[in-house]
Amino acid sequence: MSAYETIYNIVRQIPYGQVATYGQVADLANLPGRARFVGYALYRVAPDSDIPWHRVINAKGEISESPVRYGSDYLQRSLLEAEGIQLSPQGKISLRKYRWRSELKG
DNA sequence: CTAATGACGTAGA
DNA sequence: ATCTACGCCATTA
Repeated sequence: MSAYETIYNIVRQIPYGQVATYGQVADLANLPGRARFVGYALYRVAPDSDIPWHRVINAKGEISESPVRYGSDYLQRSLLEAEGIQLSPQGKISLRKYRWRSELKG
């Protein structure tokens, strides 16, 4: 059981039409303050994986763009819009509305 | 074992 | 809101 598998487990729990921040996923994965691990874990995940990686965004409500993704960041935005999530012209997401409220945390 | 990497978060200005 | 700087520590070569 790698630490990443725990993160993947959390990401799979994100319901349709909602998003979670890296910090939130890290917290749910019992890894407080290890938000970087979440991002690094998703980096290992393949775009065609069964993990809803596109529902994970940063605390600013934006999609993390990085050259290592080779455009998968654009794909993420498309997937989010496909789920009914509205993005601001700047690519921001209203965490106030779409943030996944964990059942475990209350 | 060491060195480098990394889709982030928080605090201060 | 924007920018700068530091911390976090598993994973990989």
